[in-house]
Amino acid sequence: MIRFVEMNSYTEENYLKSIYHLSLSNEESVSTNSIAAALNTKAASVTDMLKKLADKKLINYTKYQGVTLTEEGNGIAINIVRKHRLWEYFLVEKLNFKWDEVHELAEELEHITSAELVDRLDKFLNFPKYDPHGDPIPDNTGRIKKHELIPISALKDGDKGIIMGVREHTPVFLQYLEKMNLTIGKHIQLIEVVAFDASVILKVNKETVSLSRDAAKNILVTV
Amino acid sequence: MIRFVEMNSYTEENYLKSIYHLSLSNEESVSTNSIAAALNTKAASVTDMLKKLADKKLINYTKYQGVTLTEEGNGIAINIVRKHRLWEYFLVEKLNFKWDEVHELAEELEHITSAELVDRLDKFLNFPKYDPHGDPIPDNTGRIKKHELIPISALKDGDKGIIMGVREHTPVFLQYLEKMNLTIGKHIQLIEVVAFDASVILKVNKETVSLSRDAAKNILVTV
DNA sequence: ATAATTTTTTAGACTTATCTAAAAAAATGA
DNA sequence: TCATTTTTTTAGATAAGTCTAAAAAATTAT
Repeated sequence: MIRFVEMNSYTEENYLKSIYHLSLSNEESVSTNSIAAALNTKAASVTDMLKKLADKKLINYTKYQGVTLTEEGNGIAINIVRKHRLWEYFLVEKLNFKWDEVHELAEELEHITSAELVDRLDKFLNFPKYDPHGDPIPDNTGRIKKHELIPISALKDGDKGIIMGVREHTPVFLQYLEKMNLTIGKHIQLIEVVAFDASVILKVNKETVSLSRDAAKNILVTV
Repeated sequence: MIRFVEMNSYTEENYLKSIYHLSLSNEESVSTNSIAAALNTKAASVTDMLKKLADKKLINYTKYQGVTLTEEGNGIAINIVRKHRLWEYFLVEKLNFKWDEVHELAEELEHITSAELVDRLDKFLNFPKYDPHGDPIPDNTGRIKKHELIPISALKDGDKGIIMGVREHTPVFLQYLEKMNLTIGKHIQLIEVVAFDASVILKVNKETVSLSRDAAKNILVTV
């Protein structure tokens, strides 16, 4: 008896990916509404899809209780994340796109199915560990090398750090960081947290810059 | 007033591509049945889609008369062909796939939308003129450099040629050619057309090989 | 603890692309 | 030419994914 590899649609993959990302920041189970917001769709549509994914045993779902990924669902989601980040790396390193231009493109490329293609791309790129935004790239067994990163907003006066990632991937934010010279690998030192509005003043390359609390929360460093 | 770029679905793109390829070998307008055969679908489905594409002015369609591409439809089709062939080139030259492995993969990649990505890929690959099967790659204005190729079956005894392309892209055929050493760039000389079955005997690298008429028809050479 | 609010689900409808079966038109052939 | 065959189109159904509106459950607040 021949067994076919279960194929998941483009849409199903996007749901799994969203649930995966929401799980990371939530710890708890993921709500219908949060998925709807992430995918820019309606809660009713989400409910329909959750039933479908539960039937396929890709999520654990009980009505009104939110969802978690099953092991299989998690594996599929991580594979999509792997493809997304590898393609982003390719686009920046080989095709010279800027880091704020690649997210949208990778949203399409991540759905290309062939596992062989992904593994060869990985090899061609020399098995990169992090994507252009500092996010870790899962290896072909799904393992993720994660390092301890903290937001600049958690630093104390005088603390030093190296920028290793961002929490916010919108082009407008990334372009702003680029302009401020706050890109991956840059060494920074926190000079002062302003008491008035909790904005931060820091040094990058001998220059002093000021950042809102909100911006500081979205830049991740190693200390 | 803002005008959006007309987006065509994955399916619509495949229809346009099929009509394009069928037009090349047919000269005439393309029949509903031939499209159904090419896309492995039913004539009734094709009729539905033809109406839709005609509404969008991508094809010229009158009931029972077959179809031709409009200028716009042709442009879209050529762009898909461009993407397909560039990705094939990438897969073979950069990711070390074999020429019989890339067609299926490119069928997916050809639908990635970004024009910027395609142009950068083109540049990264150094503006290749032909794909791994010898098919010409349209440039970003849609221009195709075509050379005069003739099938080996049209050669006369003693004629020499260089293999520049194939008419048949199935893995089984390409693997056969690989095994016979009949790959792109190889110099061949036709020794004899066998009277009995019109099979051909030819020389490749000092070796003598025999090919069926059918195989000979599907290998293209410059003389 | 119960009323008000928010979240989630259900019910029913719409769109896209597909199908089968039957009807209509075109092509073929005696 | 007129009957037969082939091709194409129409009609009506189905599946996937979405939507709105309304109902049900859960949460929050008094």
